[in-house]
Amino acid sequence: MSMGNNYELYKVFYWAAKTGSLTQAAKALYLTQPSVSHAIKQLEESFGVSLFYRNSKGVELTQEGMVLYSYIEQSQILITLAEEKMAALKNLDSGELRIGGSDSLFKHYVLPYLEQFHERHPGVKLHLNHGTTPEVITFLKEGRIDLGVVRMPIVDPQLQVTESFQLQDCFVAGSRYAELKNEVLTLDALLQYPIILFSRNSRARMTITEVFHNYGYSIKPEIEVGSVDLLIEFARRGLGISYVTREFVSKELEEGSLFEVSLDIPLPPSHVGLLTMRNMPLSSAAHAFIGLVK
Amino acid sequence: MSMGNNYELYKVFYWAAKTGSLTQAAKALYLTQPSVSHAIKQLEESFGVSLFYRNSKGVELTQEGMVLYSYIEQSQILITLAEEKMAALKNLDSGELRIGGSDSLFKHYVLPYLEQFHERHPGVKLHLNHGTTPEVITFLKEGRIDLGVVRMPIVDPQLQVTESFQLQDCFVAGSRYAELKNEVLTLDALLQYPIILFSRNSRARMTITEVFHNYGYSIKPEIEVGSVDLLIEFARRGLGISYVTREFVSKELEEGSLFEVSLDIPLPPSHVGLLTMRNMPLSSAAHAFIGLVK
DNA sequence: TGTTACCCATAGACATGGTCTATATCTCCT
DNA sequence: AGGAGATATAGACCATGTCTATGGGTAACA
Repeated sequence: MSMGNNYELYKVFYWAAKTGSLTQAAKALYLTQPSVSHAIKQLEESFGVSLFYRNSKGVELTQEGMVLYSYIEQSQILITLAEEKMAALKNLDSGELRIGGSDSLFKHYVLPYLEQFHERHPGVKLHLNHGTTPEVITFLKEGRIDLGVVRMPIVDPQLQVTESFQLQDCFVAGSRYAELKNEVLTLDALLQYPIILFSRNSRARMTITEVFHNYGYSIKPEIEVGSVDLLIEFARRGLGISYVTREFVSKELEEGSLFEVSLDIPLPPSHVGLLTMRNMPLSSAAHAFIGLVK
Repeated sequence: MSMGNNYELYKVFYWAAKTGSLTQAAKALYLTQPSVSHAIKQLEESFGVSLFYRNSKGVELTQEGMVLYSYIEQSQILITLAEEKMAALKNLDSGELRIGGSDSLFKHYVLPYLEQFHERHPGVKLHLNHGTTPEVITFLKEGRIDLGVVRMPIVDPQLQVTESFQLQDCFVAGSRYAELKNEVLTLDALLQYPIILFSRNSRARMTITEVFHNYGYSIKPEIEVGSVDLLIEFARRGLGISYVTREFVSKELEEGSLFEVSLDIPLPPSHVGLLTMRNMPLSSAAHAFIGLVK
């Protein structure tokens, strides 16, 4: 059964042995010499052996004391390392940040924040796990990521949602359809053109489908793709009109390789949110990252 | 500042992490659950990070908690091993006993006690360092042995002397001098025979020299030897009359290969004493051995 | 949808025991 | 002989670790 010493006594013993002096140990520990003397005595009495020889110069380990020290020294060093490591984690000189989300959000939305974060805390390792929104939620619940970056809305009582950014989806076309540049199309008119949409299970796809449905139309894509890059590329090559997040094609809109097709109805904005587990403590790194984004 | 956590908290953390439950940790440590809860909270606050996720089944380490645990686990295991080792030292299931003395005392006097001690405490390693009395005293003061076994008297304020046994030195001869068997010799008569003595620096030699001197004689050996075995062997072969400790030749006296030469004056007994350092704590093993001898 | 039975968190009271000051004792050194 | 510096001891105090009592949350089950 437990010999039940207060482990604090080992700290005192360690310093007394290390410095060879109760007085020095006391200084190192910000205690008084009698306190140290008392602590050592407690240890000796609990073990029933003497740990130190006392002489006029200080103290010296006995055989038994050396045996004890051989164990305790390592133990104390480990604790010191642990405390240093924890301080490093807190200061974000160390640790890791694990984010889940879609590739397109990483590329167009998360990346600038990540750069900033990495510059500020180069010791923190970054892990990006890409997946669909349900997958990201699963990752979160399994504890494999600290936070997720996904499109809103998300309704899940276990999750804490921080809406952080608004994106505007729109239809864009390339020079093949230049005649539409200054027009304002009705939905009916738009549907006369080949439409390129993201794959069926994406949130953007569901959103636009619902918009058309609300106005009594049904939108059926000519082409279906699985990445934002393809959505852009196909539109540039004139294969159709792509439904895409405006912020993700800002470069193409600027340089004129794509233009936005105006509609006579407003398209709903979409929101990007940061997902974390509700009622679960955040790692320092995740906390700092969220603070950065907000 | 001081990250100065009470190391006792790490013990609590260790058990909480190990059992995955504050309640279980409390039972293991003979504490109540609120105490453990409080201890963990202290650690978390001191580090500024969360160490556990709390759920309805118990607790689970966070990333930061796992990092801390990776250090603390080893540390705690070492402390446990240290406590077990110290208990073993105390119980004499372990440790060592270092004795200094002369070969003859080891062989004829210490050995039976050592056998008994070893039988009772087989885990204790035995170290025998042989040397002359001054060497033994030096060993003691240098801390190379726990106790010395030497002839009395010893006067040294640093040493603690425990007289433990009385030996009687005497003159013995072999069959070559059978005519002396039933005689009682005067010192003068004895000196007509060749005498064999131990080497000049031995205590026995000094003692007998002084005895003869007190009676107005001077004893000069024919042969001088460096071991008790040779003293005995030479006497048996009739090379002279040996001055030897009676207890060391009890076998030869019994079997008749040697007989004691009676003198008309009493020879002073010599005393064997156990030497330890005064004002220095004894190891458990040394303490037990001295108790055995007394 | 109660009920039960586990968890952990919190609040507040209490007493243990760790720490302090003051002093004694010892040894070494000058 | 005296001073410097080490550890040991005694006794007082109060910080803090521990307890009891209680609250809230979740999972399992009827």
